[in-house]
Amino acid sequence: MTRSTSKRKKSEITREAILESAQELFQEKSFDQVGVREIASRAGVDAAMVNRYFGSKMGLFDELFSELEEYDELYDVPLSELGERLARFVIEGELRTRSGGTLPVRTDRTLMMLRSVGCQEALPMLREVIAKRLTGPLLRALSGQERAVEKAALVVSSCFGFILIHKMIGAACVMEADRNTVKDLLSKNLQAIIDA
Amino acid sequence: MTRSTSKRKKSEITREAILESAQELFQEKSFDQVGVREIASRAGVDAAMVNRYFGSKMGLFDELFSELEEYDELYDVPLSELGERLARFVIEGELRTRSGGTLPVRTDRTLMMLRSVGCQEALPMLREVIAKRLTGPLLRALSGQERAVEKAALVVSSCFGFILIHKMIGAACVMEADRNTVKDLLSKNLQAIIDA
DNA sequence: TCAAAAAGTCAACACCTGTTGACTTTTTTG
DNA sequence: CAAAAAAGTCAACAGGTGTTGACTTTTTGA
Repeated sequence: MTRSTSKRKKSEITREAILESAQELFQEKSFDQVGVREIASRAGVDAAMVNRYFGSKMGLFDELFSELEEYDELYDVPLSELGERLARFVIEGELRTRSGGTLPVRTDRTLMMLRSVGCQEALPMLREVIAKRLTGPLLRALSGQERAVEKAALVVSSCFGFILIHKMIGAACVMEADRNTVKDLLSKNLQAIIDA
Repeated sequence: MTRSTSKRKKSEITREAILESAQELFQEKSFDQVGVREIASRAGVDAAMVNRYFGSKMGLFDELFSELEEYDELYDVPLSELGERLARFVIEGELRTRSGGTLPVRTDRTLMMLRSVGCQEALPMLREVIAKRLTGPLLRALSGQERAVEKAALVVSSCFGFILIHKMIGAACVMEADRNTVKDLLSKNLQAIIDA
């Protein structure tokens, strides 16, 4: 029996090691503050492997955003509960279901988008992902309502703003704020936009 | 009569040319996407002048955020009108007074902070400026209210979020949105947080 | 087992970055 | 006017970047 069936192929292991290492780093720093050598060394491989497997640093970055259909589950809730769900998503970082499990959608991914938003080469792709995975589904959820576009714009910008100021900037007044109070305020605030 | 009294000293001219050029560029791109040579050439001077006048690129960047007391005027309004004022500030980019003039506070400056938020070397300073000029005064304006900290956090994050998604990302659904409708929604939304 | 293919290593390339110090030019001042 | 000080120019440095191609090692398949 060949090794490739019993164990995972070696190439897949390094490929995924690179992906995981890159994901961690791009959640911490922006696209151009993360070096190829840094990604590779954390993955325990040579820097040239990034280009071998993904063509370029940007190719690797693209790959990290290629499958994000997890976001669909984010909006899969009655409109009357969307505000609360989004607030929980934004503040708690992950979503627990009633049955005790967790939904695959996590704020980490959103943070990864936001981190590199100041990077001109990455921005067009990020803009596309945001449209496809975030504003798009939200617009669909709000379809039929008056001022749906404007509401969607505001809901997404409120969520982004909170993640930005909380997880990227770490502004003092957000860090000092009481989590549950903020969640409650944000929840009602988002719902108010939706119901407006 | 010496030239220095009739005309502005030459050194001040280049100094301010550099400041202006830098301000324009840092409003467009993040700290590490703007090069010293780029700043200098737009100002029509040599790159070495940046280090001569400001010590370093970061020294120049600091200088741009050293005097931002304009933001005080932003909050100088009855609490019942603060939502509307902030919405106008965020969306229109500048504030017109009843008498036809414009307040010195402009979103450009806020955008300049946000642009470089992904830059680790610049972040600590930006965090400080945000605390001192934005969340600080807002907290003072809300002082005495219950949940003031949480309200301030939410108001600032909503404003940041909108600037981020509108002026940095340029997300489709925000660009398509009707300006006045958005302003109206945001205005009432911010006010609702304040009045909560 | 042995050759072919895949995977990994290494060093170098070309480019760009902020910064510096020696030099020249301009301006100021006695 | 001439000396001193300020302002500006230039080239180079040291370090870092993503990327590449030649080479070696490992794994695969007949």
